Amino acid sequence: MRRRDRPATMEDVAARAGVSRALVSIVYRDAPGASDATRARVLQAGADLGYRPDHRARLLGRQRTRLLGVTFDVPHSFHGDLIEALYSAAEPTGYDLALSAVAPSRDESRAVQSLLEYRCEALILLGPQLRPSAIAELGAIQPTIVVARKVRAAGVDVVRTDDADGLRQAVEHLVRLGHRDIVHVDGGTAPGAAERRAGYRNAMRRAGLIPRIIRGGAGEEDGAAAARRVLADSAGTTAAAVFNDRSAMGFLDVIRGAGQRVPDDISVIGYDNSSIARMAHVNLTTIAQNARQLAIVAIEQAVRRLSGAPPSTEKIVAPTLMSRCTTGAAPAESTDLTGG
Amino acid sequence: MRRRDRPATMEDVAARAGVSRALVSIVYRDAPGASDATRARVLQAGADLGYRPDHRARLLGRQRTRLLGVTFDVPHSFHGDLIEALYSAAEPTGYDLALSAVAPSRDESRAVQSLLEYRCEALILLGPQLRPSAIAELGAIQPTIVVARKVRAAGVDVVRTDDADGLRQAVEHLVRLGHRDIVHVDGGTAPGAAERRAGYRNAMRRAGLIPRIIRGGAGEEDGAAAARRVLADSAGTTAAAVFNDRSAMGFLDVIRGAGQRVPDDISVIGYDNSSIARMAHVNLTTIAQNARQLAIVAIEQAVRRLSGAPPSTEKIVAPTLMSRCTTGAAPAESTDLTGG
DNA sequence: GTTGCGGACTAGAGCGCTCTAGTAGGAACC
DNA sequence: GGTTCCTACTAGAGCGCTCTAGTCCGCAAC
Repeated sequence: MRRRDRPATMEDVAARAGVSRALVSIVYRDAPGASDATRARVLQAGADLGYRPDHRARLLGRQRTRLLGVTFDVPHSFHGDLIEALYSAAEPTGYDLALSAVAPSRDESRAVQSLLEYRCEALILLGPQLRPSAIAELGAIQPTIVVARKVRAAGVDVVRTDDADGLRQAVEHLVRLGHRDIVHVDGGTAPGAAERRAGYRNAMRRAGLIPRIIRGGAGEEDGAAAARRVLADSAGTTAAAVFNDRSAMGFLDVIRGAGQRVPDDISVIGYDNSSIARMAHVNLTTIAQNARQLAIVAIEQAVRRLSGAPPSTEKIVAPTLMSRCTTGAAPAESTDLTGG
Repeated sequence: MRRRDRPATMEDVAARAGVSRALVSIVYRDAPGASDATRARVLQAGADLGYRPDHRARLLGRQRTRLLGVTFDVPHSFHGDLIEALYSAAEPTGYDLALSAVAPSRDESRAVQSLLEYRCEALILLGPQLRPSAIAELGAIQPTIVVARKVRAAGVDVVRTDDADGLRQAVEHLVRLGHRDIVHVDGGTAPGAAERRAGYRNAMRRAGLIPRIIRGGAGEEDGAAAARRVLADSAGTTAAAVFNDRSAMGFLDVIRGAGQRVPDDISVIGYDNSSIARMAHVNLTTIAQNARQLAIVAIEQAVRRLSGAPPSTEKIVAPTLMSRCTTGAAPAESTDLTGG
């Protein structure tokens, strides 16, 4: 159906429909200025030729690209949820998304570079690992939204989960179940670990309980090591709020290996609502980041910035407790023995 | 540093360096035709102005975009590995990658549409769910490479894992460990299940053993149900090759819950080498798809097609056995009792 | 009959590049 | 001194759109 072997252009469609190129443009942009009859005729001509507007030319011709650039880390499954949510959040705003993956062979600054070369109007960085100074530099050039990472960088918007609140929810959930001797296996120096520690500490104090933090980390081995320490040192412990799901998995494994039942003898709660936590035979109670809400707020911020508003203060989204099978009522005798 | 509030253009750089726009283009394209001194002067001028070539205009001006469009499914972690591998495979060929995500709110044909609008020269579809006829239609318009899915569609290249060989490797591994009573928990109607079944059957026959297939599926519950059936009906079973890791996890859970030790009493092998399988306390022996090789072959096919070659026959990449802790020597007595 | 107006449509100048064709000027050769 | 060749550079025509500033025409108002 096509004249040359190159794809049909607007010119071709115009010729076939017997109108000017500008009119074809009007029709394909759904802009006012064409009669219904002509509109139909043009669209028919386009369909006959297999015409597909050229996105590059469209972006070039337009004074604004209406493109939001998103960097994401490819193996990070939560970024998948975020991207999905970003698509639906961007839809009604008239902005389009351009994705740029970060991978071992393609570092973050390269990914960002590529988005800038496409003249994205704003940058949305998912859990960026860039130095704060590099992020601030980007913020100076373009509206920049950092999602899911706490960064102190001037001129940059931050949208993240309220990690402290996540641990508050975890602790309150356990307290509600009658637990009093609740430890926190922390994330060491991992991103977010400090906030989670603080959230745990505050929630424990508010409940009149004594906080006890065990050094952990982001991996299973960290959780496993912490569990061994708990088994050895703190016999009264009836519940653990662990830094993340991976660590919680290691923790659970050691606890069960030692003959303790979960949740009868000890309750465990993770963080992330990862695919592992959701597995039927794992069924880990955990704290879920709210991808949908994070995405909505991130797009909102981007649009706000593009309409001239200055960067706002950090936007914080509350996470949600996913109550599953690794938490249950505190064992009766333990509450008696350790209580007070 | 910039003149107007729009980003600097080639024109601006040319003016500042005191040369023509064409010369700046030559320098930024690393094309021959500029002296070293001028080159340096132009680059300096560009740096002063914070110049960044406009990718849209660059693509438009060029007769070829040198862009390979990739669709991927966002929550699918294996697609992450593939994307990473595609980036490194594409690097040396001079082609660039354009990503388009498939998500619940953005279906596959929409993702493809967007790639075509960017005038990608070839399409690389990761595990597409499109109907074969739709894929064939794409193949008629553009060179199209389907990765990680067995599709019969004329004019389309297919690059996929040799699933039958995966099960052959699994069976041979188990046979080498002395197992004779090896069941296969299959994937039912899931993609790839038929090949894996056939691979299992052939490998068993070649080893002089009797194949025994238990209906399974792609989820944990399927594996769990299959395990219950094995425990009830086939006491002699010493090993199971399971359709995928998820199903294997459910299988393991039930087996262990019934007091059987893994791998002492029964060996289990999964498929996918998913992140769950890699977890330290799981340590599931499994069959890994070779993302790096799949990517290399996919890019090769794309480049071949773009240099005018016709679609080739299906390219099949062998998977790799990841021997971990859920497989071990067959229990001695069982080999005696069931053997022969 | 003139004017005004609004809807339908067109002309043509960009957008920021690439790339072909061509020029200037110096060195080499006879 | 003329021709050839080469290197370094420039002019200018695209690429396929968008969008501003029109033109044209029919109709209503006066």
